[in-house]
Amino acid sequence: MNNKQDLPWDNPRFRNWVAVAKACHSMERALASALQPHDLKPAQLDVLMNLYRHPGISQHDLARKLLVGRSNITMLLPQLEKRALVRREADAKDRRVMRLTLTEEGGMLLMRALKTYGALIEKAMSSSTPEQCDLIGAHMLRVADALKE
Amino acid sequence: MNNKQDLPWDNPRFRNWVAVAKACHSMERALASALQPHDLKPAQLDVLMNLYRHPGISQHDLARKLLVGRSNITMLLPQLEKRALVRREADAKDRRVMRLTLTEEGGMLLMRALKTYGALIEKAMSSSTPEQCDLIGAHMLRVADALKE
DNA sequence: CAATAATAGTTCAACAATGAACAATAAACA
DNA sequence: TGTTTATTGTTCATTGTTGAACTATTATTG
Repeated sequence: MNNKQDLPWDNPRFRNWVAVAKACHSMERALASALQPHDLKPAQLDVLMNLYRHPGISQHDLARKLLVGRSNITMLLPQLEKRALVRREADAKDRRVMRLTLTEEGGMLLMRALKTYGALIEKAMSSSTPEQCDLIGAHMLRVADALKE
Repeated sequence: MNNKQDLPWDNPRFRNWVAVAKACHSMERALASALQPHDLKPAQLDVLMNLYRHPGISQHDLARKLLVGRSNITMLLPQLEKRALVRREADAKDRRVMRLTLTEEGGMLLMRALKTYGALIEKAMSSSTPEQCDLIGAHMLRVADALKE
């Protein structure tokens, strides 16, 4: 035991996942840099993207979608609200929850930032065919699912 | 312009990459949790893995391999050194560089932690065939490459 | 209905990661 | 050789993320 065959690097799944993680890390760095002209951090872009797709979402649900703690959302929002990119309104029926929506300006900034993000992704993934990309995407959905336990 | 067709979510590459990022994020969280019994953080495991594969690596090169700042390595090492997992010796020929190696204990902890990590990856990726995993790995190498500019 | 439990959001202290400025050393070059 | 430039690692202030404890509100249950 503990011979070469047992090393994770000899396991294709292991080696391949390490490549995934590295690519993700690279993308995160590249995205942070690419978003600077928009004065946006990747985490903030994530928020805007989710508000676009789920207007009126609560902070709690947003946190779950972003795989992040509730307190993180609390810290993230004031900056976006101050820039009038996001609106934060108390729910009428349940006064504990805050409903979040994009402002018009927030939507416009989102569209601009998404162009940047999209171009970056295009550049990163252009070397693979759309079919391969779809396969990868489907696989990753299963991965995220398997990790939910 | 700005009609539905222009939304990034209608672009397969975009949608697929978002899935990749999410899966990575999930894995990172799951790994952090799985490593707790070993009293290791993912970042520390990364260090140990690289020292195993590149014994005698310098802090500078290690930082580049981990896609991280040099100062990060400086902050990371003392904890590992204090636990006698890593040895840090001045290079004889160039007294600026520090050569890093795993101690025996570090190697043993690494093997144990890798079993944990491997099991997690196996669980996450088991729903895809080895061929699909290889395709994904190869794709991700190209992605990381494309992002190096 | 009153008491208890659960939930949404906030605060705060601890910790990790970053990048700029710095010290020590080595390399390049005049 | 002596001076300038580049490189390695460290320090430090800043920023981001986390989880536990807390407040306010709603749900549950006896």
